[in-house]
Formats: sequence, structure tokens, C-alpha cells
Amino acid sequence: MSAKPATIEDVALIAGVSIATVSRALNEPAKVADSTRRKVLEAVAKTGYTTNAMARNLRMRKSNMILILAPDVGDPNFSNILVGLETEASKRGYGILIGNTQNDPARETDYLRFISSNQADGIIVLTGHLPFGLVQSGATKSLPPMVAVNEPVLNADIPFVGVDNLEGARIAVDHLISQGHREIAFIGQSPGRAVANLRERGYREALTRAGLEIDPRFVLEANGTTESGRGAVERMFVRDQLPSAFFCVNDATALGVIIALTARGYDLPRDFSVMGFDDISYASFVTPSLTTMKQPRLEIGEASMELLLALLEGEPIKNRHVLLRADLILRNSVALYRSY
Amino acid sequence: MSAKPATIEDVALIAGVSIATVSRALNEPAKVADSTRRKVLEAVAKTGYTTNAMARNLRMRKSNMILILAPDVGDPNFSNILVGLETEASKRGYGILIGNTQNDPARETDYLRFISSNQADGIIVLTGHLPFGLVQSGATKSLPPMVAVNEPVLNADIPFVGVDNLEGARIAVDHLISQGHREIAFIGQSPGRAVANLRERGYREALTRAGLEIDPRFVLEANGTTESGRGAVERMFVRDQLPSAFFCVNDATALGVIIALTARGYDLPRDFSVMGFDDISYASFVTPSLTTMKQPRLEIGEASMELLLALLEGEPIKNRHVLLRADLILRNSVALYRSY
DNA sequence: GGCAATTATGTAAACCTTTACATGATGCAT
DNA sequence: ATGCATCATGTAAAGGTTTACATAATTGCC
Repeated sequence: MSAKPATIEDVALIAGVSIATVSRALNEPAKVADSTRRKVLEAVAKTGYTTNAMARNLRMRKSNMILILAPDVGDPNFSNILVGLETEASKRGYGILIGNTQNDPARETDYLRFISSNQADGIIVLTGHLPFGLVQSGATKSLPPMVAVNEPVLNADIPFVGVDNLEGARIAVDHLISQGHREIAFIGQSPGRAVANLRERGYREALTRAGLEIDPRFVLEANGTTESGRGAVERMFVRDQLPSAFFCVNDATALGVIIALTARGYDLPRDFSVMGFDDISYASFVTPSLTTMKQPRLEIGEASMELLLALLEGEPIKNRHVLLRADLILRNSVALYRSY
Repeated sequence: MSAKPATIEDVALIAGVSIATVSRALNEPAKVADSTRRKVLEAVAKTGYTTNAMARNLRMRKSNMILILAPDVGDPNFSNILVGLETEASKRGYGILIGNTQNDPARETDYLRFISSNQADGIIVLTGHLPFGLVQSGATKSLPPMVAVNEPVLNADIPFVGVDNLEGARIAVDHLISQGHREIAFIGQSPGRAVANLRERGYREALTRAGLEIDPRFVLEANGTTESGRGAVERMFVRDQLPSAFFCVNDATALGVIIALTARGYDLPRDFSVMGFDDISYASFVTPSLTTMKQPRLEIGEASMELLLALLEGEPIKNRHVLLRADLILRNSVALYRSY
């Protein structure tokens, strides 16, 4: 009808009550008499009133909005987590705000303005570190409500949700062992990276438990990219000894390994077995399709948002650190070991 | 320092000026004397003041926030568009709010609350239709600022940004023709869908221009999924005649075609050429890697956000409809035609 | 030096809610 | 009938800005 949207005052006028009563009728129906509540609801319907969130947020110092800080929004792994985050948030009446930081300190700092001005109530951090603008403001400064996802935040006791990398790696390597492999390489050692370190540790523990030696020549550095996986294989070929199976720190690396081996004329999985980790979207389209550990991305998204909202609304928390299980996905890049 | 963040009043007090002057010093520096501006900035630095966006938004009836309505946030195609959207928005000081609608009318309606309560200033629509809550509110009702992306909105003159499907399809089919193919099938006819229709039209025009007949038996329905591509090929095999090349409405369909042909024992691209459209992330990992038309997703995201913000801020608009060119990506699923 | 025009600053309203507190009405027990 | 507790509603403040309008200070000009 009118150009300006209806305010609570318009409703109050039509219903013949005060604005306080309108507010109560809408937000705390129990506190208002049946008859007046009916009048109010009628007036609301007639005017098409919808409460102005800006005004409410200002008054309540709460926006029902969650800021999501991700280093790379374009990462296909991220999009599934995002679905989980969105689902859970929207279920509880929260909206989500996307911040693509690209690991740029300036952008991280910039996005904090949403927090400092109450435009967002909490943060989901996928970057593996505190947003830059927070770090410099001193240790004792109280942090906004925050949950770290996938990558734990260093040097800070931030609630965390992620996959159980240690156990997942153990399961992966156990599977290779169960297929008869004894000489298993780990591709993706990466000193600074927490996730990579856990997966390497899982690899070592699985071998040790099975009573197998860990050959240092079979543990190769790689930074998680396809190119680095390919490079690692090439480095290995300049030496004499080769494993029968490769456990890779992630699927991208595994893809590089597959490409390198295929390019050298090997037939996979007959000649070598390759196992990845993550189950990224194209793992099933590679040839051979990739046997890997699936990250429960949807669940990770949901669980982390659930944790953050519980924190925010002061609900009791069971665990501040949630580890979800990775599942073994059997495809065609791993086969029974056979000697020639 | 203090628990409560500094307000404009604190700054005014320290600087020894009124709050109006502080506001002006920050927002319209030209309107304030150099000396006072310096004092204000000092006070701002001392207090760590940052303007409360809620209060500003309330006063200005503007949130600097854009709502993005997508049917499936998890779609890998979407994530690259999202990067473009985010980049452009953040460059201009806007934030983005994600709404995953899953084509659920209730969710679409629900997300409109952000618009009606001034929590978002405009909408980017990727669903191909008006958000459900808007449709029912009558035709003459003024729509919020809105730009449609990828899928034009039916029955409404909404500004649009997308890829030039017609021209892209022509280029794709021209390429097949240039490789010597004369019998080219179109997989993906889909009556209701605007995008599919344009690609089919491009296919027809390319053939006609080249003086080739369009064999109705070579135009098959498919709904854009991998499964439907596979099914279309199977249907084709119950007939006698086969094309030498397949132009598929999108990469997912092409993937199905490749799977079906490979399963029947054909060697691609020797026996058949297959061309897709989209260049989805795993197009390069399929065997054979997929020759296709690349959608400039990043640019689409940027251009659509640019258009929406120009609309929003009353800047002059060159075109309300932007078509971006799709690029031919040569890989290994298309080869020269050869008869046996 | 006096007047007008310009410039810099201040005052207060407006943006729209929620909610503490006050007020008035109703019911119940004594 | 009186007093007290309970319940429903109203009044007004608070939340932190921006900005139209008013006022004070400065400049320019003759």
C-alpha cells in the first residue's frame, strides 16, 4: 500500500493499544490477554507489519547473524561445509555472512567490523588462526564467541569441530595393510601443518601396531597440492626402492600421484595402490577412481554451527572439541598386493 | 579497556566537540575544519571507536548487505560465482548473506524477511524465479532491487547476468563441424528450461548455417543430470542410426554420455566425440578429459554484483542484461572425424 | 569598520524497537 | 469492606547513529 513499511506504532494505533503491548503480543504472547492479542494480530495482518530487524538488533545488541571466515570460499571442500552451516543456522533463526579472507590480514581485520558493531554475534573460523585484527589487540582482551572448523586455532583454546584425522589415517593405512601391502609410503609430510601431522602420525601408528618398520625413505614431503604429489613420486623414482602402496595426505595429492604413475606407464591399481583422504567431489571421476577417507562435511558444518549457537545462547555444552569419524570409501585405486 | 565499546559520544567528549561534528568528521571530512578533524581522529584512535553499524543502518534505512538466494549452495558451480560475488561486494563495502533455498517455497519466503526488515538492501537470485513470497504479493507491488544470475527470471523484467548460451552452443557445435563431424547429436532437450532451450537453439543454428540437416532422431531429451545423459545414449542405441559426435547440454550430461559409451566398449574419442558445456571442476579429470565450453563464473559473479550495486546506488546503468562469452576449452573428448 | 555571505559547529529530532518501572484493574482471603 | 497479591497494560527511556535546522564564527568586500 503505502511507500513506507508499517511500524509497530501503526499497528498499535489500529489495534488500539500501546506499542509495548504490540511488542509483547508478538514476542511474549503469554504476557498479554487473549482478546488483545487477537486485536494485535489482526492489525498486524492488515498492515503487513514485519518487525524492523535493525531497530531490534540495535536495542538488543544482537543480530542473529554469524560470520563465517574462510580462506577460500571457492574451495569445493568448503561448499559442503557451508551447506551444513547454513542448514543449522537457518533452522535456529540465524543468518550467515560470508567472509572470504584469502589469508589476507587486511581482509580478516576488515571483516571483524561486523563483530565489533554487533552486526554478527559469533564467528566460524576456517582459517586455522585467529582473525588478524584480534591477535594484535592483546591476549587478555575477551574474544568474541568463536568456533574453529577443520583447522584448530593455534595457541588459543578455541572450541573446535573437525574430522578425526589421526583415527582416519589409521583406518586408511589399516586398509592398505589388510590388502597385503607391507611397503606403504606416506606422501604429504608437512612440518608446520597440524592436519598433515596428524595424518602422518596415524600412518606411523598403524604401521607400528601392525609390527611393520617405517622406512624413512617412504615418507615424503608434499604441500597438499596435486603438483606436489606428482613431484614427490618423481623424487622417489630417482631412488631405487619403491613401495607397493601410497597413502596420501589428501585427495589432491593422491591425484598427483596417480597422474605421475600413469604417465610413467604403470597400470593402476595393478602396479600400485593409491589411497587419498577427504573424498573431494571428483575423487570418483579420476581413473582409477580414488579409494579414500570421506570427510563428513555436512555434519561438520552442522555440528560446528550447533556448537557456536549453544555457546552463544548459553546452553550447556557437552564437548568443546568435537571429532567426527572419517569413513572409508572403497573405489578402484587400491587392490590386493601381489608380487611379480 | 572498558567492557562496553566506545560510542560516538565518548569520542565527542574527549575531542571536546559535539557528536554531530564527530559524525561529520568521519563521514564528510570536507565539512569540518582541519584542526577539529585532527582532534576527532585522535579521540577515535584513543578510544578505539568504531561506528555501530546497527545504529547507522537503522538511521539510514540501509544495511550494506546483499542477500544471495541460491537453490543449492553445495553445487560446485556455485562456489566460483560466490567468489566473484564476494570479491565485488566486499570491494564496495557490502557484506553478503547466503540463503540456501533448495527450491523450497517456505525457505524462499523466510529469507525475504531480511529484505522486509532492511537487513539486506538487494537480492541476487540464482533460482530462475522470483522468490516465492514476492510472487503472491501481487504484480504491481514494487520489487526490491534484484539481479538474476545464470537463469533469467520468468515473466518479469529483472536485470540479468549470465553466459551467452546461444553463442556458446554455436561455437561448440562449430568446433565439432570443424573437426569433420556431420552427424552431431544434441543431448539435453528440456522443454521448460530456458538455458537448455538456448543451447539447443545454438546447436540448431550452427548446423543450419553449415548447411547440415537436423535429424530429429539426433535430438534427445535429458534433464541435465549424469544419469539422464547415460539414459539418452541407451535410448539411442535401441535405434539403428548413430551420430559421430555428441553435443551435450552440460558437462554432467556429457559425463553420463561418456560413461555409457565407455561401458559399451567404445574407445573415446576414437569412436565418438563428446562435447560438454560449463567446464565444471572435474571436467579435466574424467577420462577422456572433457572438451567443453567454459563458463566465466568468476566474472559472472563480479558482473552481477556490480550491476546490483549500481542499481542500488542509483548509478547509471549501461546494460540491464549482460551476456558473457563462454570459451572453448580443448581437451581430449573431441577428435577428428574418421570413417571406418 | 560594517554588512553580507560563507563556513563551522551545535541542538535536537528521527530511525524503530524492547523493557524496566509505574499504574490501574481484578480477584481473593480475611 | 479492606488489604494484598496478581495480572494486563501503558509510559518513557535507552540503544547509537545521521542530518535538517539553527546559531555562532569567520571571511570577503566596499
